[in-house]
Amino acid sequence: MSSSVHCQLWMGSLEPYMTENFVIAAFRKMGEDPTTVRLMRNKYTGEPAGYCFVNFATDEKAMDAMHKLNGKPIPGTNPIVRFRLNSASNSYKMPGNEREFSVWVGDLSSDVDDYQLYKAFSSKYTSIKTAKVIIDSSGFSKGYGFVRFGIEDEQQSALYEMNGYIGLGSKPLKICNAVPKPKSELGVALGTSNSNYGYGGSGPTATSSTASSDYTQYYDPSSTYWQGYNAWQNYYDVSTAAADPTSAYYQQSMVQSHSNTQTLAQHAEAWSAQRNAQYEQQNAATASNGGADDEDDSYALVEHKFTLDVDKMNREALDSDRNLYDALESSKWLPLEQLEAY
DNA sequence: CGACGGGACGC
DNA sequence: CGACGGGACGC
Repeated sequence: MSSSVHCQLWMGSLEPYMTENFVIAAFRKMGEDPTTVRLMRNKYTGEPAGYCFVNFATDEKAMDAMHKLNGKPIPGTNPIVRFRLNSASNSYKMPGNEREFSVWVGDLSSDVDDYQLYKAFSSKYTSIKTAKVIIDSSGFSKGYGFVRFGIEDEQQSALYEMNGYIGLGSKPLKICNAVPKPKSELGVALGTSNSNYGYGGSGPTATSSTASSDYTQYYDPSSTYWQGYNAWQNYYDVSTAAADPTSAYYQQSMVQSHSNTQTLAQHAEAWSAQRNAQYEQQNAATASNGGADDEDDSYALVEHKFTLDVDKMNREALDSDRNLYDALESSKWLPLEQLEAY
C-alpha cells in the first residue's frame, strides 16, 4: 500500500562536487550510518543529476536520519548546502491515488525542526510516518509543517488532541486538517476521482470545486478549530505580549507589514540577531532615561522604536537582501490584492 | 519594468 | 500569518 521504499531516502540539492563518498561521509559525520549511496546521473551526458538515493540497514535508521538531518547544513559544504531528504518513493510519478492522513501544524516557533516535530507526535501516536517543518531557501522555518499518520483515526484524534498543545517549541500548536499537496494544477482544479481524498471529518464532504490555492473551507471561522484557536490566541497574547519583547516585536512586525508583504514578515525572523541587538539598545536607552517606572510608557517606547526598525529593515531588504527576491518568487500564490502592494 | 518554460487530468 | 524546501530513479 505505501509507496515508500524501505530503508531508502531520496536526497536532493546535490552540487556537482558531491560524490557518493562525499555523501556517505557527510552522513557519518552527522552520526548516521548509511550503507550505500546511489548518485543519479544524466543518462546521456553522465553529469550528476543533483540527487541521489541513500540506503540504510533498516527503515527506522532511514527515518531517524531523515528527521534528524533534514534542513541541517551538510558538513564540508561552503557555501552551506542543507540536507534535503525525503523518504524515497517508487511511485513518485504515479497517479496520486493513495489516501494520506496528515495534519497541518502551525505556530511552530523557529527553533522547531523535523525531529522535534516527529518526536512530539510519535510519543503520542503509534502510526506517525513522517514530520516535516517547511523552511525557506535560507533554512529558516516558515513556522508550519506537516505530520503524516498511517492510521486515519489517529490523524482525526490529533486534530483536537494536539490543537493548542504546549510543549513543542514555545507556542501552543495550531492543528488543521492537511490538504495534500497538489500533484498538478489541473488535477486539483478539476477534482478528479484520483484526487478526491475525502478530507474526513469536519464540514461538508470534500467534493467541492476547490481551486488550487483555495483553502478557505479549512479556515471556516465557525469551526470548532477556530474557536479553540482564538481562545489560545487570547491566552497567548495576554500572557506573553508584555513579558516577551520578542513576541511583542513579532506582532508589531505583522501589523506594520500588513500593507507590505506577508512574506517579508515571515522573513523577519531572519533578522533575529539584529532584532535582539536593537532590543538591547532600547533597554539601555530606557535605563539611562530614568528607568521604566511606568509599564505603559515603556511599552509605548518599544512599539515606537520597533516601528522604525521595521521600516528600516524593509528598506534594507529592498536594497540588498536577496532573500526578499526569493520570497517574492515563492509568493506567487498570494492573492492579487496582496501582491499589488508592491 | 519585467523577464521562464517544463510539462500539462481523465474521461 | 501560513499550505509542502528546485530537483524523483541508472546500471
